[in-house]
Amino acid sequence: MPELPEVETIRRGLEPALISQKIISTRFFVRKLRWDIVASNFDNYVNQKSITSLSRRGKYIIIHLDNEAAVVIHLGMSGRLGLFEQTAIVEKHTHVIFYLENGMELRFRDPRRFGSIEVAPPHLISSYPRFAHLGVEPLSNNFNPQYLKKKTEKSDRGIKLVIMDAKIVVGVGNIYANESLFYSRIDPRRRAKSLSVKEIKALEKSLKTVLNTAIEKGGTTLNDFRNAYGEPGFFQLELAVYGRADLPCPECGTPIQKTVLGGRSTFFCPNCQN
DNA sequence: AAACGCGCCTGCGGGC
DNA sequence: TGCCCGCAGGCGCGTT
Repeated sequence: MPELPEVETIRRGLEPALISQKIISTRFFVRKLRWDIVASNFDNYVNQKSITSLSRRGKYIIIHLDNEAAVVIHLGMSGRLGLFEQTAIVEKHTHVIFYLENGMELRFRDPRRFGSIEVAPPHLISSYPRFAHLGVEPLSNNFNPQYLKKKTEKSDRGIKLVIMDAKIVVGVGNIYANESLFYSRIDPRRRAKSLSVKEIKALEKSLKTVLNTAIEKGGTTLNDFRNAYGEPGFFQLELAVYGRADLPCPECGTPIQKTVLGGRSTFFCPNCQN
């Protein structure tokens, strides 16, 4: 379940190893993940090109090439992107392999196949259609109390659904939505427009803190998250409420309550959050 | 227009 | 033992 911190962890891990590497060829084991894989795009714009940098937009990883084209990858629920030696066993559900000039292989594996892999042709990444509707980056200055106030003040939706809405702010999945609402002491069931200015400021701040801390810890490994080198993250050790139904609140000891919002498990302290 | 609900997909854990 | 069921959930899209 890679959210922004996990995607950023993978990006940071891969970038130093991939910069200036040439992609010799690309092999596909499936024709479609979330969306169709257009093999001709890889022939035309990816193979025989060198990697210049890796960036991230929301939960997408972008591999930039020296012809100004880019490979856009989403890890979905269970996607992994990693570097392997040629001799390493190709694990089940490996869908794409990039063969690099130095003999290493960049492999994309995704059991649940919610992920995607597409090519933005040269110079088109700035107008990439899948990014068109995306909201602001939560760790940027564009995500600030004024912005969040504007997006919440007229909304009847629950606040948790609002901060998980990629059209408003990207990268926030279920784990970090739960955690940031805990630290800002806001009940996730509250209607967005009921938040005070003080609460909006607290939420903006706690979301940034939670995401930054999770990046520092190398992400959250619940079941299967691994970085580019197969190593787990450690932020799960610091989760205050997520997955902790009936366990004591780290602040006050009250049992953490579980409910469902928008079809997703929601955890909160009924004493601290109101 | 905003809000909500569904389907996609596989692995895993619990219950019997 | 082995099977079935429910859950995990980001995203686009259809419906209300």
